Amino acid sequence: MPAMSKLVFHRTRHNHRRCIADALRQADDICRRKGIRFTRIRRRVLELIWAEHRPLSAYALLQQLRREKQNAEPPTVYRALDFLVENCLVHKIESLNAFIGCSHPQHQSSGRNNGRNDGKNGGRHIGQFLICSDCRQVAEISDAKLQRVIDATASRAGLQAMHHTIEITGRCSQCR
Amino acid sequence: MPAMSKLVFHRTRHNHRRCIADALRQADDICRRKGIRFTRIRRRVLELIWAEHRPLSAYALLQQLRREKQNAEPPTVYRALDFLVENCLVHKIESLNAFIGCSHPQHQSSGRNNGRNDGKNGGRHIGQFLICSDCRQVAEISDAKLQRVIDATASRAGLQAMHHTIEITGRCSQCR
DNA sequence: ATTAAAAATGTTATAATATAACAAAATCTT
DNA sequence: AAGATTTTGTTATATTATAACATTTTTAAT
Repeated sequence: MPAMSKLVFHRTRHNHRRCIADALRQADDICRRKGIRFTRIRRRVLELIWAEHRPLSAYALLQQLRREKQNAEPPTVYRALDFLVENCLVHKIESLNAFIGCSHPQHQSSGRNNGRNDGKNGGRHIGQFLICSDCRQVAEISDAKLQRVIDATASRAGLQAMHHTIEITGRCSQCR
Repeated sequence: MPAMSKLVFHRTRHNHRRCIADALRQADDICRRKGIRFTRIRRRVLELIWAEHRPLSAYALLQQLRREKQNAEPPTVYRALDFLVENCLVHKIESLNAFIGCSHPQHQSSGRNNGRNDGKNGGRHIGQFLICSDCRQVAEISDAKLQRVIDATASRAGLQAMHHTIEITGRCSQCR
């Protein structure tokens, strides 16, 4: 089913400028609606993250940021990242220690958190990531069945799941 | 189904000495069978890992190791960990940057790797982890259905999965 | 047994990732 | 405008991980 993979991994050529703009506009909306402050730095960090379509390390971001903001330091970036991750505009890929823009930030701000709240986005991190070890592209999916099976597995073991890290690494169809 | 959770998360009191001894004996067997060298350092690091039932950071291990081996340095520990992880005697919990003993190392040495081999344990990491954020206990499971759904999800997206990181965090039944 | 090759360990240095702590500035509330 | 809160600046340092090369130990071949 090769057609499917195009929906998941980005093609090499796509309207990238638009893709960045969309992400920023969505972020603007979400922050306005939530009444949280989408400051210059935070917005710029998100923009830099979207400019790449690959996960970026915090220090790679810092290097970018410093081109326009000489006094940027690690806390500058990490604070922005904390904000973005907390508000599900960015995800951390744990197996790479790197960050990537959230592909469906709208999902997060809706009612998906079951009323729980421990300061970590309602305790819910719904991202699931497919990582190509060749081209380093990452696809974020949100597979309902996978989610259900994960929840069921956790609950069968007596664990009230609050968060999950699902990262599948391999080779994408384009790289094979 | 509270009985089930006892099978997954360890009870506070269990025969821990035996549990360490079992793990070491299994490791001995596996290494002998594979014809790989289970040296003093490697064995001792594995023992230290099993001595805790919680994930340990590399530097926590180093501190332990130094009590008996003053010249131990980070590479000492990281090399042992590389070996142990590569041979599936230990897993790294990516979301914690910490290491824990593999609960079913025998599974790995069997035919599960489909003949592939990229130096990373046949390309296959089958562990799935349940992490209690309260007591820091980690349960390793190996849920066949979850594995199937993960594989199916990846392959639907055109990804030939080689490795996965599945870490579910929440509160275990004892901590609730 | 001797020796060359390979693997493991020792050792020093440094890279990469992340946070603590406190001061200053900006923004929100009243 | 004043006080409270949040964000940012700044310096320092903690934590995690690897590079590079020397030495020792083990293996395998002769």
